Amino acid sequence: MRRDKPKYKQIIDAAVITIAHNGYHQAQVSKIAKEAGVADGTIYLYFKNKEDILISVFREKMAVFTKNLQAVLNQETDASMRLFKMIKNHFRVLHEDRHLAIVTQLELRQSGKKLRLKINEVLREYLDLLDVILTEGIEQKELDSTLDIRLARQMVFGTIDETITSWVMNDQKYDLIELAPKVHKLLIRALKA
Amino acid sequence: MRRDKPKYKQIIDAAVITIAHNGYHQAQVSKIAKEAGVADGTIYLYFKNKEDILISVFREKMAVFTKNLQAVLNQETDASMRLFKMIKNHFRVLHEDRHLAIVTQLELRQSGKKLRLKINEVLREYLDLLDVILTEGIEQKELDSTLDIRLARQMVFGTIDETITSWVMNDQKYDLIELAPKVHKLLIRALKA
Amino acid sequence: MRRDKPKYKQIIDAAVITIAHNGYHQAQVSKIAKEAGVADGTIYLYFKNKEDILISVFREKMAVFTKNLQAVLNQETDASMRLFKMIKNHFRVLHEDRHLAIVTQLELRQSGKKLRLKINEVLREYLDLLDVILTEGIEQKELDSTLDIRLARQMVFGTIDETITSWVMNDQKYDLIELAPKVHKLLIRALKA
Amino acid sequence: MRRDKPKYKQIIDAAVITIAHNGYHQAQVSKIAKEAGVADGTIYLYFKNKEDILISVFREKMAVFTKNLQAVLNQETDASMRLFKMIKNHFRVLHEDRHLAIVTQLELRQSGKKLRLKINEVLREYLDLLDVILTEGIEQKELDSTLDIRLARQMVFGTIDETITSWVMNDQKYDLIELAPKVHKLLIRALKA
DNA sequence: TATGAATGAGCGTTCATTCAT
DNA sequence: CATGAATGAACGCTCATTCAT
Repeated sequence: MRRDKPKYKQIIDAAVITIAHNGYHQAQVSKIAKEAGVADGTIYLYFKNKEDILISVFREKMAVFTKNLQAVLNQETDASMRLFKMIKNHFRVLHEDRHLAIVTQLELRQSGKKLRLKINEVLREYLDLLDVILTEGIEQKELDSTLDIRLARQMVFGTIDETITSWVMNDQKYDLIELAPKVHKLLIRALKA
Repeated sequence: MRRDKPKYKQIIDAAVITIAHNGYHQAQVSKIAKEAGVADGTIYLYFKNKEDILISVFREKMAVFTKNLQAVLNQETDASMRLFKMIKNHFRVLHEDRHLAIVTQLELRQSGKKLRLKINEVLREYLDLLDVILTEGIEQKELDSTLDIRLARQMVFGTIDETITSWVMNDQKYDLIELAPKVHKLLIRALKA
Repeated sequence: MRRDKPKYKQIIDAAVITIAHNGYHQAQVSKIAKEAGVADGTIYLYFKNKEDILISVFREKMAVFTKNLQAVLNQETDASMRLFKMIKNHFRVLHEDRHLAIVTQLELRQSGKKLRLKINEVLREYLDLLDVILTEGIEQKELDSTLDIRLARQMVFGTIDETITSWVMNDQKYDLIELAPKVHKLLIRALKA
Repeated sequence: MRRDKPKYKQIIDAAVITIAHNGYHQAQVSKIAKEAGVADGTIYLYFKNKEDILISVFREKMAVFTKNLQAVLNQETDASMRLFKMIKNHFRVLHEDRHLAIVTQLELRQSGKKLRLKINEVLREYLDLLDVILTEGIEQKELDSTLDIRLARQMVFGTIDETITSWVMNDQKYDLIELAPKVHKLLIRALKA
């Protein structure tokens, strides 16, 4: 509802900050509203309910990952390079928005099953692009033709996700982006033909 | 507090069943008590609070993984075989206790940050054994000497975890144990010297 | 405030329809505005507040009853006939406007005490005419001279009201107007000299 | 749920007092709890929800009317006397509990349609006894054989109800019980053979 | 006159924990 | 050891009303 108006993004950003600072279960609608500088009721002019705020946070932010990755696919044809840029992009976006990193890696996972299923739907689009990298990599004989696509996808995403979560849990005290080449090297060894 | 008495385990098992059936947020203390066949107040003779039940569930069950993995380390010296048996053990235990799989992969992750940090402490012991596999594998020139142990550990654990979570989210409809050799092959390609 | 302008009646009618369709507690100002084809704010150019809309609905519609009854008093002098025409008029108006019947008999009664007192003030005018019928009937020795006017009025109005409410609660599935002679007969037996 | 425990009646009585003092819409659960001298949560050990409190108030209190009327039917066989005692009983109970009178005649009628339908179910039992008075009165040739039972019932109940409501609206400043003989005389004239 | 986006006060209900028995 | 009745803090959402345009 009215996703183009400035207040929509204002509230989304306020939600990220509020959740990062207070934790998922302590991010009351009234706190988000105050952070956004609007009245409680105004939230409901832009979002159906609290769950809708959270899924929207994820959708809006995930769109950045997906858009970037799509651009990578358009520019690069080499599977190894595509994978490298995917990892780097993923790391960079979260490295640059530490609040968002906390929210996606720790807080949003505390949501109920219903919200989690919706989050997975949003994630699907991103993972589909990863599948494209893998499938085309195999076609081009760059990646191992005996790969099980689903397993390979789970390894790539699981590794990236676990790496970032560890980084967040260690209070983001080391440089995440620097890890990209090593993570890439590790994964590509498992995948290459 | 009295962890040896039969009611302690009774309540732990009741918690797993209750959470698996009702979900984390619908697993009230009173439901767990009823499932365990005790009064609500009795719970508090054996556990400090609700969080203590959940962390105990994780600790008790994780002990099985760790104990099995320790046995593997005692029997095998070959890093590849150790890794294979670790994966297989992990898959098998959760394949055989579908309730537990739901609880560890989906429900327990909805807990607050505080509980999650405690869960990570428990997990540490298991991951330390994984580090032993990797370190000794490198010493024996079986694994790549340039490996970053932490990253390698995150890849192995992240891949296993993601694989199991996908399986649970797909309603456990395919055979998880059968995936072990493929997951192992994928990981060992990334790790081997 | 500007009761002659067309929008005033537009809003009144919209209120009746909205309340009849959605019930008193679901008849929000915004719904009434939409039904009337005006903006929410416009309502407040014609009515002081929501309560004012509702009391106006009652006043406007009650005026029809009172006007009709006044006409009856002018035409008829016979108490029994006056009473008969009063009952018939009351039944007929509500029989012909089923929305209005629902609103006056069921929905408007859910309003707070304050509004109910105001409604009673409006009703007074109608009941005063009923008192005229009774008083003049007694003077003309047509009605029982020992009648307690207030009680007699309460019986007449209570019976009419209860009859209509029952009809509405039974989904208006029988013919209300047909009941008029029987109701009249019953009442006149109690009142006649 | 546990309707026999003393707290059940405590809460019922507290609800009557709270509603009478504050009005239906200002009778919050927390106020009722405070009046009853229990914690808010305790209410929900005895009632499913707020609506359940209100319908229980009506059910418990209506039971008194019905029980008394049943006793009258057992003792008297004369229709006129039965009717007189019914009116007197009805008047007396509400005259002696002014809070209850306010609640039943004014406040409880503000409830939503759903609650009103449930209240009507409870009322049905009482009205069925009234039907017995009328039917047996006709069989015994004491009442007019051409009576339409439904209309007669509506007249009797409508008159009683309207009389009491007027009395409550006039701040209960005259003696209600004294009106019983006159109301009875009026009604019996309409009904007698 | 007319609009409609923004406001913000208000409340029923749940559930982890306690403690008298 | 065991019970379970009682507690009470905490929060998402609605909607009548306003006011800048």
